Amino acid sequence: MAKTPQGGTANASRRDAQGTRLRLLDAASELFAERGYERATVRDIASRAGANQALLFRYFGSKKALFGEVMARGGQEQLRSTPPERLFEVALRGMLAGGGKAGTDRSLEVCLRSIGGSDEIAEALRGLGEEYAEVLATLSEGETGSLRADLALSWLLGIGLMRVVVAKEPLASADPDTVCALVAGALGNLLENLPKNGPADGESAGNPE
Amino acid sequence: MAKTPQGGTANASRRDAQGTRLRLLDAASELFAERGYERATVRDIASRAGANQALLFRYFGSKKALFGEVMARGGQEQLRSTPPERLFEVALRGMLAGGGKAGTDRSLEVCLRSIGGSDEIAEALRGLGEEYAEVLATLSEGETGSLRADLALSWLLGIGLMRVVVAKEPLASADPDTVCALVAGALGNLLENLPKNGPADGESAGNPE
DNA sequence: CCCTTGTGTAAGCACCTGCTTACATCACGG
DNA sequence: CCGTGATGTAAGCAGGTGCTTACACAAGGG
Repeated sequence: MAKTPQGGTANASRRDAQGTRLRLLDAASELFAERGYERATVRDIASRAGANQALLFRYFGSKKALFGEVMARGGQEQLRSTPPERLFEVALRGMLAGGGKAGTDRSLEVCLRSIGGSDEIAEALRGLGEEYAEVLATLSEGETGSLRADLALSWLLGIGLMRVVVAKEPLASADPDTVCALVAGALGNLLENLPKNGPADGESAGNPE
Repeated sequence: MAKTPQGGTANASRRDAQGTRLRLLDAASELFAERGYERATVRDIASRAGANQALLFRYFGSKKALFGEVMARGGQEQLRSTPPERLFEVALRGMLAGGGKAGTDRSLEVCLRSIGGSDEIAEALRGLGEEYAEVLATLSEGETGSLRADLALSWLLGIGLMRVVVAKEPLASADPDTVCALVAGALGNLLENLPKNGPADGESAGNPE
């Protein structure tokens, strides 16, 4: 089977650069999501990947570059594969589901836990935020459309912050459906083209120019 | 003028423990708000206070204890001096005003910038959050009252996060009145007893008891 | 006067961080 | 068989962190 370890089907038994590179990337994804950028050390990342930290630097150059690759890899799948009017709910449900499951997009979680870090990190996070906001902005018309999108995104991040990072009760263990319904109801006034399925929705009051 | 330096009107010219203790506390408040817990170093705090870091440890014991005193000092004035139905708007406006002015309560800003830190810090933040949420919970009835309060608080923090920490445009430089109006409109569905009013203060709608 | 007590300060310690270097080990080509 | 280059590893470096220790100065009382 295994062709040259360089080839395609990574055997990854012993000496396989591609394989260890991938393991490093996965381990970094996990640890950045669990602890944020600053508190996830390169030693821990390498250790979880079953590799040496020197390899990390050989393959990625620096911790920041590794962070960049992590964010670029998983961050935008969800963004592209979800229609705008469902993006908010999907992202919210992903956040509410928490980090338990594998395969879910944890890049927003990484954002939340990395906020206190250096300014360059904040820059990267702003980038991801702008991609989300850009999509959400299509749900509102008028000049305040992108501002409304920012506010919606703010709520999304705030909920994740309180639930995942701070673990404030009763939000931390509230039923995702309940939370979704409450948020969707209140958000109906903000993003006009959001599909209304929540319990409460008034008629939208006059819009502000 | 100056009585004994121990006395009341701190001359603080040379050897005044009370004075330097206060200066350390003030410097810590500023730096924690500017950089968060982790990135504010004891050396910087002592330096800004015009003191030596050894004094900081003599007076406060540890960096965490200093953080605790900072949070306990300024954190709850606003909370106690504001009637519940105006708490959200006051806190939101404080957040929107940003750190420019002195004297405003920056404890929420400290929270936002310190999130990535150690677990004990998250605990302290949860404490402040619960006090806010407890007050906000009085604005909704039913079983989901405190959950709605959590969601409102989440939005508050999320907005601060996007505006102050991430500096995402257009939210970062949006007009506070506009933001307040948008949020209040959407939040009317969530907190039933929130006073629905225009942007600026106007005369006090209902006075507190 | 000296001695005690409170205040301020410089230097250092132990640890952790991202990152680098020198060296072992394996695969493969001559 | 040996060399050559890619892969993996241990040890170390420079810098920063919270925190401690040993010491200098000022005030006041015996």
